[in-house]
Amino acid sequence: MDAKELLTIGEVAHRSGFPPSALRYYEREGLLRTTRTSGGQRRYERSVLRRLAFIRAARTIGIGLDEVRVGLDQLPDGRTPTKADWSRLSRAWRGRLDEQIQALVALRDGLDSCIGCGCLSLQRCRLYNPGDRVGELGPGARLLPPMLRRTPAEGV
Amino acid sequence: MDAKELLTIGEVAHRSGFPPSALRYYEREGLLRTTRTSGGQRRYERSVLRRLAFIRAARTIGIGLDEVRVGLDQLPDGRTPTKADWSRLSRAWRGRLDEQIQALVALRDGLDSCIGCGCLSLQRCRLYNPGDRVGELGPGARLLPPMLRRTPAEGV
DNA sequence: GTGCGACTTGAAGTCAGCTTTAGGTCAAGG
DNA sequence: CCTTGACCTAAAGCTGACTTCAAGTCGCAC
Repeated sequence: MDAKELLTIGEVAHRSGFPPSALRYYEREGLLRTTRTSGGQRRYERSVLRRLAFIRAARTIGIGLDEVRVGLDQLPDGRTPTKADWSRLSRAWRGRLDEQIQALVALRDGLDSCIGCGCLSLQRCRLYNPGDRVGELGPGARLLPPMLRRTPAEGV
Repeated sequence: MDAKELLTIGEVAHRSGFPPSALRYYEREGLLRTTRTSGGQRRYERSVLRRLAFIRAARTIGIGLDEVRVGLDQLPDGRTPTKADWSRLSRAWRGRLDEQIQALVALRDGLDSCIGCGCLSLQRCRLYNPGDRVGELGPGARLLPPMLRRTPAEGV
C-alpha cells in the first residue's frame, strides 16, 4: 500500500518489455513522467506499466507516438482511468481497426479477382491498376483504400 | 506498334503516379531498367508501367522493396508475364494478406472484450496485456499475434 | 543558334522510432 | 570505504524509402 514502492528503469523495462532506451525516449517525448532520486535516477510509479501497455497496444495497431500522446493526455492525470475513459479510447481504436481490416479485405478480394482473370492485360485489374488511367487522375494512385495507400509495413 | 515508342521519365512519372525521384531510385535499386539516349537521358519501355503497377500494389500491402525485387526477378525478363507467373506471385500475396487480416481481427476481438469488461484491472485483458505478467514471461510481449507484435525492441 | 524546360548526377536531407556510444555518476552489498 | 552493476546525459547512428539540392546537360521548338 505504500506509495513508495517505486520501480527502477530496469525493473520497468523488464516488466513492460520495453528496453530502457525506449523508456527514456518516451519520457523525452512526453509520453511518460517520472520522479527522480536525489542522485537523478528515474523512479517509476507502478501505473506506468499501464501506460506502457496502452502504448504497446496502440503501437501494435500502427498508431504513431504523436497520436498515442494525445490519447494518453485524455486519460485523467493521476487517478486510475474509469471505464468510460478506456471505452472512449477503445472505440476509437475499434474504428481504426475496422478500417484497416476492411481495406485489407478489399485488397484481398481484388487480388482474388486478379488470380481469376489472369491479369494479363492488367486493364481491368483493381489491384494492379493500370498506370495509364492513374496518370489521368493526377499524381499518386487514387484507386486503393486510403488506409493502405502510402502506408508501408508500419501501419499494417 | 513500333518498339520505338519510348517514354521519358516525366511521362512515366505522370502515367504511373510515381515521381521521377522515385523512378530513379527504383532504377538504382535494381527494380527497373532503362535505355538511354545518346545524351544520357532515360527512356522507358511501356512495359515499365506494368512493373510499376506491380510495385505499387506490393508496396500497398506492405512489402518492402527487397522483396518486391525478388518478385520482379521471378517474372520473365522481356516477355509479358504468363498467367502462371502472376498467379504464383498473387498467391504469395494472398497468404500475406490473410495473415494480416487475421491478426487485425484477433486484435479487434480482443479490443471488443476489453470494452466489455471495462478493463479497469487490466488483469485479464488480452490487448493491454499486464506488464507484470509479461515480465514473468521474459522480455517482449508474447500475447499478441506475431504479425502485429512489432515489438519496438526486437533485440530485447 | 538560342532559349528554356526537362533532364542528368552524387550527395545530403528527411521522417519515425528508436538504439548505440562515450564518458561519466549513483546506490547498495560486503 | 570500496567495488560493481545499474544508471545518467547528449549526441550521433540506424533503417527504409525516398526527396531535395546544387550544379550542370540535353533536346526540341522557334
